[in-house]
Amino acid sequence: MDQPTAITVFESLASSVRLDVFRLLVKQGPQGLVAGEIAAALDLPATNLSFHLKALTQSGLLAVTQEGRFQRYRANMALMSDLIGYLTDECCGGHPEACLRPNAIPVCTECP
Amino acid sequence: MDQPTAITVFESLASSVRLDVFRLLVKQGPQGLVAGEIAAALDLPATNLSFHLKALTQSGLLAVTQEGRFQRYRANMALMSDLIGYLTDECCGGHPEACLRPNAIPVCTECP
DNA sequence: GCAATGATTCAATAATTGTTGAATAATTAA
DNA sequence: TTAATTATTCAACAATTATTGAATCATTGC
Repeated sequence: MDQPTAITVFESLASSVRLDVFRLLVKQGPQGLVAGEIAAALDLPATNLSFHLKALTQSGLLAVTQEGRFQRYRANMALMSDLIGYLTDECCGGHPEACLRPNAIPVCTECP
Repeated sequence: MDQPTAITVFESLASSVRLDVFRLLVKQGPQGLVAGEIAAALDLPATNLSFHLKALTQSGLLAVTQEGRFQRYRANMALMSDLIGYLTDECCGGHPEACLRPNAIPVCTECP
């Protein structure tokens, strides 16, 4: 993870619409949702949702695949994991061993 | 962690200056740094750094204490941990047990 | 082929954010 | 108390971001 990537990811998450979308897709797991389902779940105009889906996809937080005339979106858990690693890099003066176990945070590896 | 808090934290991290400051303080550990040391380390004008320190402090990502005429800043690792929990909430359709171990991410608990 | 559906792009506008130098406030040292 | 040091606030400007309706593109069903 490099700095520009981390910044675009944080920008992606710094909007209530995008944060709601991302968390909805995290909850949804590998199955994801098509754009219309997201719009219905969050009660958003298609045009505005599309704007935010584009930002999330360009940052890499969402992956999109076409299914006929539908677009299916999935959360990229691996990128989220990398991002957390970037934040905690060299935590506590380069001695992360000292603080590994107690609050370990689960991140799903099965999600695409 | 509620949504408005999460958004201000992500906004805090979505700037190259603030991200550099936060990561510098994560590396520094519980000792932290005073404002002038941060300015020197990152080669920033005091006025601009002050602007960003204020944003980071208001979001809760940094804690500040006065030491004479110095202001000492420290990273709030607990808030970072909460934030990650908020993102991964109900991961994979409410079955996080399925994906707990392999990629557990260390987060320091000794940092203030 | 033609109409309907799902989704994105475009243009216009409103609102927010980042940077800088000058001024100010607070603390320490002489 | 005066001067120096540390840091913040202020005002001005530049740049970026979010939202909306209308228009467009792609796919499916008749």
